[in-house]
Amino acid sequence: MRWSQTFIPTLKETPADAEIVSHQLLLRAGLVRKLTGGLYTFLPMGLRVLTKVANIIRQEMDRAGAIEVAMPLLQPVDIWQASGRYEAMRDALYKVKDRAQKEWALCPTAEEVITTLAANELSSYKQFPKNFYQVGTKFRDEIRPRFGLMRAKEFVMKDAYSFDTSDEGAMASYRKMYDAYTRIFARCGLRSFAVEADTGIIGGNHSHEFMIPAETGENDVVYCEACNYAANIEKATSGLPKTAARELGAPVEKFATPGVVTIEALSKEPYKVPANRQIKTLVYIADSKPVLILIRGDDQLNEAKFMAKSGAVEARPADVKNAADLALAFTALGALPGSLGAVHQVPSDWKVYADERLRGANDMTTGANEDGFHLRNVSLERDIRVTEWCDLRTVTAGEPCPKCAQTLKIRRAIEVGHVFKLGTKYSEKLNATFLDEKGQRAPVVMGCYGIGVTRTLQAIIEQGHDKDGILWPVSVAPYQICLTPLVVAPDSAPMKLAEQLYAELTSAGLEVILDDRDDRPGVKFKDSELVGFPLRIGLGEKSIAKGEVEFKPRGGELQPVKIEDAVATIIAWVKAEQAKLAI
RNA sequence: CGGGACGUGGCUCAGCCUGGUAGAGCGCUUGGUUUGGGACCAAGAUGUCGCAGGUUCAAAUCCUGUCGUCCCGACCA
Repeated sequence: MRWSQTFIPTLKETPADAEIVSHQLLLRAGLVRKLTGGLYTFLPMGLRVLTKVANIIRQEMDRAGAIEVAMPLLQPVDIWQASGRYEAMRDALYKVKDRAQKEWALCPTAEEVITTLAANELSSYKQFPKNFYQVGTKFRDEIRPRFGLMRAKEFVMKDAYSFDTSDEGAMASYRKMYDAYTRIFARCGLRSFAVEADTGIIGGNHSHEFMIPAETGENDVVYCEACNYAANIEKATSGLPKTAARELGAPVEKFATPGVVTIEALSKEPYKVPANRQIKTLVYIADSKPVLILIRGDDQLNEAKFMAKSGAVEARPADVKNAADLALAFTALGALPGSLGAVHQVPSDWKVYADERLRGANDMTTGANEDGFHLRNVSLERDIRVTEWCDLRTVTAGEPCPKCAQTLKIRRAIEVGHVFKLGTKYSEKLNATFLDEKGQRAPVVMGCYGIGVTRTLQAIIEQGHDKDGILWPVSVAPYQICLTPLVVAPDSAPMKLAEQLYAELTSAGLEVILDDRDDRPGVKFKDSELVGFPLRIGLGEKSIAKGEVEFKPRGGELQPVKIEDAVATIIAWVKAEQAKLAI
């Protein structure tokens, strides 16, 4: 390709509406342009990278035994209602109406569609296992699109769905995808790691996310360097001991705490109740019903854990400024936040979730459900009707690893892939069953596996850049080689040699862009570094006169190479770079 | 949805506080000089100052509303 014939609108200055470096470089290198918030046009260089990432994914999916299909982007809403996710997805699901006012959904993911296919087409155990995948556009009505392609309204995703006849089979399918993902990200030049993950609205009971470490990521990952334990903060646990039990027997005692409405205030003079001897009482509205959540005063609630444990589709803190909440929750309890507790006056139909760390604790202090009063000598077991004990707290850095007791750390990361073992959630609801060897009907056991292709592209930039621009791994670079003649007159020595090298390298199967623009060298060098071609070959009259070309790996040192050795040297370099990314 | 910031030429921004009819750099066009790290000189083109109201003799500037963008939070496979 000739630079002058394609379209690479580079920007010298950083666009004002791009905050993180990968987003800035996407725009500056001319890979994409924004149409509006969360919607981007892929320009030639961006599209080439996207296609390459997608093809690496295809190769590894195929290698793992998955088979490619293409499902409709427009989906009937009745299958979403059947799976129960029409409500669960809520506003994240784009809905459109046809001329008959019938409602349709724009594909955010395709469990319903593929399960419908399986229900219709897979009926005998002999047809299993199967793993269908597709690479295509997905739509989600994100509350807040951000960071360019990282969280967009429309994005490219690879989604795969496995169908097995047994739990063991499903685990094997899961493992194959897990291994394929590891290879995919390695081939994209990414340093990735897998973490235990919450399953959220997708459902299922076993899940890993593939993460790219990056300060700009939207996920907090808890990890242990000693034993390789790693989990999303939404899922992570730690080996902290339970709250120490003290002497039993003292009766609950009410005491006045005028104006004290925070854990911190109660921990100070004159009360001096340490936060770790307080019970934090939170009121949530979960699927329109109030519930109490109890955690220790020095802990933070992990809402994802609560959502998972309670099975609620929607949950939020009760809001004193909301009249309905006020009546439903706070009036019923008899107090406002700051004086809440679970000892007295909790309506008998309310669920009370308590964090495991409080189990067995006594000598605790909590709100009295009377404004301006607290209770001391509270025993969780004796004085509070806990309906469910569960892990609800958020892990913090420095706590002991749940597996090996060494110190846990926390870092930010970008989620690029997610694998789920789904079980029979969808197959049961959408009636995907099969007959086994004995003629018994059973629901298919499913898994689903996603990779954010556009997000992965941006993650590659986020992980691979320097002050001059992008550092593409050779496997995904828009072109592997940029030929840069410093004089472009057709009969000049640099241009003639460039044409010759272009022909030879292209016929050798390499991807080459020839910068034939009549621009000053500085402009061409800067642009090639900004766009990030892995290897630049500089062709100037001076070096050609010495029988040399300039060999400049992106991010490396320039070295002269004899003209007669140039093609072989370049091919060898590209092969070596490819070998580094092979798995 | 809550909090914050910002909307001025294709891009980055100044001008707004203190109202007087719009600027710079980059980019673009033409001509010339240049030619190894985002050149220089000259001449040009490009703006209903996001939109709608209001105040005023007069609004980019002040007020109200609205739309959009970005950031934080909430939310989010």
